[in-house]
Amino acid sequence: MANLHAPQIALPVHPGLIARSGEFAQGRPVAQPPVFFSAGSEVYAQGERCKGLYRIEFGAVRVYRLLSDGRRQISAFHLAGETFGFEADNVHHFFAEAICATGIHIIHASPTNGMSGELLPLALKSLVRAQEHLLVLGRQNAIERIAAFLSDMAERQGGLKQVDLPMSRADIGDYLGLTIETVSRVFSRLKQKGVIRLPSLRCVEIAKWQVLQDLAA
Amino acid sequence: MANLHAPQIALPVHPGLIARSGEFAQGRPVAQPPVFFSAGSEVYAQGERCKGLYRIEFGAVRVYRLLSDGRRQISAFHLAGETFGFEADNVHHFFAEAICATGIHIIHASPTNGMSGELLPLALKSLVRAQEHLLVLGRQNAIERIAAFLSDMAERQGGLKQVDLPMSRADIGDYLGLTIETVSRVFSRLKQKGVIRLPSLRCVEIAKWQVLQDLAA
DNA sequence: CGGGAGATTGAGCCCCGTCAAAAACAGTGG
DNA sequence: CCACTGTTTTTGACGGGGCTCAATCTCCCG
Repeated sequence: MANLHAPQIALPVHPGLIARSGEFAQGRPVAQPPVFFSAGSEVYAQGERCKGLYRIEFGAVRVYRLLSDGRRQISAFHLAGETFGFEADNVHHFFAEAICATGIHIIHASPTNGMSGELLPLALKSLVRAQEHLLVLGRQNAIERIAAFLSDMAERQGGLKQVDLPMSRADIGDYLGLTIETVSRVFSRLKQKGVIRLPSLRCVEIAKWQVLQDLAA
Repeated sequence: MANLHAPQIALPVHPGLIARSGEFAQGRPVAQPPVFFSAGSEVYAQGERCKGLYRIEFGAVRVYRLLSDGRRQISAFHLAGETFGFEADNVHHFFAEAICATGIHIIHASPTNGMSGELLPLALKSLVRAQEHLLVLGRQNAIERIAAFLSDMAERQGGLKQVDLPMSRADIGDYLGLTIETVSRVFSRLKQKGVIRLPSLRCVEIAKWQVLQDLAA
């Protein structure tokens, strides 16, 4: 029997695919019951055939790609309520992993169901997001990248001052094209300047909104 | 009367919107006649309302965004045969300019015409492209970026050894997140290593395919 | 209390950006 | 055809931001 109290770390092979009996399917009609993924478990892999789209009920997901020597680029984080998994030719070009304990609706899209009309706007939203992230990676320095990241995360969590970061510093680095050390140093500098506070490792409190916005340019 | 022999430079305000009487509308039925854009002229601007999609008949286009201090990030180049102009909320979030003399079909998409079925695959192709470019900007060094760029351009031009680059070094730099000087230096290094030859400024001949591929990683 | 992963901090170095000058190129007009 | 001019590209010298390597610190959990 599968261990429901699995350690919250990345596992080598497809873990965490423990379907539950629809207990998260509240609020809207969906084609499939939600699936639970433990922290670090794989949602899909590069090269895998697409099964449909993924809507996050709770938790968070990282979508990334690897270079042959192990360098990793996270192309997006996805939070509760967001939909991801768009691909061009029915084959995944990226990996997707749960960052923390995460519940996901797998939507088996097909020409026959009513989803197709809603697909394009969602895909376009992903496109604009990716294109805006290109600007960050191509033309902004370390402080600006972190500032942009924090602003974005805060906005996506409702604009509250308290932002929680489900991902590790390594994840943030691989998202922003920085090393873990640089991420840490910039956090320290922002803290020291009084722009942010760090109640805990995975929680940021934004003290000076305007300064952060200006930094994000 | 508009000057058809306008200088091939960037102009301050909306030039080049000289509609021709359908002389390029060969091969496929389109909703509108093609439009001619001179080098450097604006196809659309950030903040402008979307008029539809754009299919390039000949020439090339750069799509970019600016930071307040003038830093520029080109998110994509588009060549003949390609379709661009996807946006999330009917408003352009980017600028688009013709790189050289360019003919474009403006496709006024609407729910009523037959386009909507072909839209999603095209949008998804743009999405995958952008996401793969994130990996380049986030995790690859200067040589790898140039190698990836040249491989991509070569592939999109049919895999021939002779690749022509309609864009300037500055454009390449702003696409790859490098300075114009670094772009030039890397070109020189690749030439000196015998990986490429430069018959002219805007034309590259790839001498050692395998080496280039390996560099692009 | 002890062990281990993640995070922080420091020292040194290197790639690439900045500044500057020279060279190559493209137009223009004589 | 060539001289003249402005733009683009190349090349060089130098400095700095961020990466690398390494040590220390902080949380968690057992």
